[in-house]
Amino acid sequence: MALPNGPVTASSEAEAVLFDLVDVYDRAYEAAAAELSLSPAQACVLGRLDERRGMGALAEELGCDASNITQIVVRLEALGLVAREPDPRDRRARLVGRTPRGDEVNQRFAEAFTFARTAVGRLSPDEQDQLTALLRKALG
Amino acid sequence: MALPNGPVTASSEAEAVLFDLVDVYDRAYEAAAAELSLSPAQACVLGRLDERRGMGALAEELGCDASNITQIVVRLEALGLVAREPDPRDRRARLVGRTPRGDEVNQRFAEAFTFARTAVGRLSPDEQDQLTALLRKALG
DNA sequence: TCGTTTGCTTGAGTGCATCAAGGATCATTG
DNA sequence: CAATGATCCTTGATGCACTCAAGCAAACGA
Repeated sequence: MALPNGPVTASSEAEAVLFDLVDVYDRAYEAAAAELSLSPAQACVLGRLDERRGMGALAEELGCDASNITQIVVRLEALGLVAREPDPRDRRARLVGRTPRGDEVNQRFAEAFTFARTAVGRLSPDEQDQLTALLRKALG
Repeated sequence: MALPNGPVTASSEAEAVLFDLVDVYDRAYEAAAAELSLSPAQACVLGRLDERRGMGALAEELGCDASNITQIVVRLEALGLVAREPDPRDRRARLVGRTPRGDEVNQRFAEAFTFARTAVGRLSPDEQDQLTALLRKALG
């Protein structure tokens, strides 16, 4: 399991709860991916492929190196969850998209990752709005 | 940079903001660690060593394998930030603790990781209390 | 056309993470 | 005691994520 990204010493209760939230969220994400024998990175990439797109676009969207994406996509392709096709508009580029099996696995992942849904579901609609507003403000 | 742990498709605004928060938090943590030439895992372990403790205790607290901790501690030791000493009470065990340089680096990391502090600081004291209460409720 | 930029891949290197296996020590029990 | 089993940690092997440098092929621009 990935180590938590959190300082032990929080200078306020709000900070401490924030850390808890992030930690639990990350672990839940990882666990949901593991249920489907995926790494978190694989689940992430798979989730971005509702539409076909180029490798570069994916890398930029995810904020990482293109060669990183190549590797992850290669593994997803080996699992039969993703397919790469030549881009008819640009023969340098390759478009990635989910296969039907990829769609299915992605769907099952979305069902397995219940954390955010469950957490928000514990709040009333009003509280959800409050939380959204507060977090937006906190994010600046 | 680590890929985000978030589904693109959130079924509510609150979920989407939650995802944003986690993503920004994780990236900020990683960036703060990188400023000090540390990996997130190294920063995490370093931050848990306000007091000397055994390797096993560290592993249990962080929810990972003991051999994982061994590796990370070995690297931190090579950087001179951490030292292992035999436990006088149990000659199987080794106690890990920060060196003075480790203290200094940890302090600088705490200063570099401004995200949680800054985010909470954008809220009034009342709002901070509300956020804390809402997140506690959401975490169940 | 020629030089540059773009899109992606490859290769090398590092670190995190997990598992299996093993050595040393402790703790228990007969 | 001595033997057994549990505990603490390390080592070795493996897989994946991530980064950087290098390179190829195609597109673009002067």
